[in-house]
Amino acid sequence: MAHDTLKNANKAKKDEFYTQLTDIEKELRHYKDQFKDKVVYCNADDPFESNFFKYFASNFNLLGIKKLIATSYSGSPILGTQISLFDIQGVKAEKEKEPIKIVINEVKDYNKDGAIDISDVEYLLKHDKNTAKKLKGSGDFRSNECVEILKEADIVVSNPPFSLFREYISQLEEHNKKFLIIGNTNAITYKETFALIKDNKLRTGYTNFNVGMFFVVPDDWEKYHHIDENGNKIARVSTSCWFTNLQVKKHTEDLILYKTYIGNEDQYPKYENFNGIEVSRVADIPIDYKGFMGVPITFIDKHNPEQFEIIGLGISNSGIDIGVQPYKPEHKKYRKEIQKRGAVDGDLYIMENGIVKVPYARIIIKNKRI
DNA sequence: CTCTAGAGGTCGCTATGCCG
DNA sequence: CGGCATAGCGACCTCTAGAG
Repeated sequence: MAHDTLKNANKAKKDEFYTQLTDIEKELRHYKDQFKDKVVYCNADDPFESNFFKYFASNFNLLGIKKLIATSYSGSPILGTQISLFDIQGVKAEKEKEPIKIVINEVKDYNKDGAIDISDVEYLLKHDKNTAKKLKGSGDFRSNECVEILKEADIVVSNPPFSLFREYISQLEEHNKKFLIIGNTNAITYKETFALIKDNKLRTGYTNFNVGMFFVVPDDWEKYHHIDENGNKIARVSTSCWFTNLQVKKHTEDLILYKTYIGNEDQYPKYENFNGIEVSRVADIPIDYKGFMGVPITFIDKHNPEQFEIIGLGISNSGIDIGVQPYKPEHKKYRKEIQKRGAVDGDLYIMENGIVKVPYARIIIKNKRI
């Protein structure tokens, strides 16, 4: 038990990634109409540091949201000079880091400076002690009190710890909530996540998927990309993207295809152990191939369910049986070598110039239009 | 108009540590 | 000790602004 706690603490340390306001703005501007009259809940983060809270508090009236709720988590670290800290009435907040719940029902010109903005939210937090309240527990998204708040919410927006992504998303599914969250692009290949994408219950957001995102990390972080104008360490996480079950326009638009299979058959090797062709770049998906095609996971970012049907994943442990065969007897001798590279029996493979090649995780798709 | 450097974007792949 | 998943990394391609 004590061992478990230690392990978890160690794991949690790697989850100290704080989303930058510009990244939140870049993504959220596409969903404006979907937030009207909604109860928005930002959890698994910390209102003292959170740019999510800051974003929704600043744009409360612009988005026309009904209510904003944010809870903090006691495990969250203090990031030095980071972001705007509010002096909150009735809560020993900043230094003690007590887990709290903030509820904003409306934003008016409380400080009578002639404008309605974030300073009015600060004023509210300073002068109205009903705005922020201590939580009983740690503020963990799995705790009873946080689940009760979740029930009241319409849309959850957050950057949950990647290590808890599975648990986090299954909780949102279980409670049938709308959400817009940041996750690891590799999560596409998680069994549970993939099943949701396949059923069109989950899709990626607007922010470019391949570049990754830049997060504020603690001062003692060694692997950082640069230091910003406020002295914050910024790290690049190339495998991060937004996941949502809100509407995303690009996923209703066709991916433009221009290559043909007929005449270029040699560029599309057939898998040795599956009845389909290998398409190693999304841009090379042929316009005229009727059967199964294996494409890189980056395809998911451009997927329109009206255009393509997702059949499954080309890895053996995807949870969906698409009929991938074991190694052919004559290729068994390459097995050890392949396994060294992380592949196992049941993963797709091709032969290239007499050499066994196992592509990175592939999404198996089929064109619906032909 | 051509060339090129740098930024932007795409995607393959492997070292690492956990877990059973 | 092998299976397995991964809050990275880097090679390489593409685009574009600006110089000549």
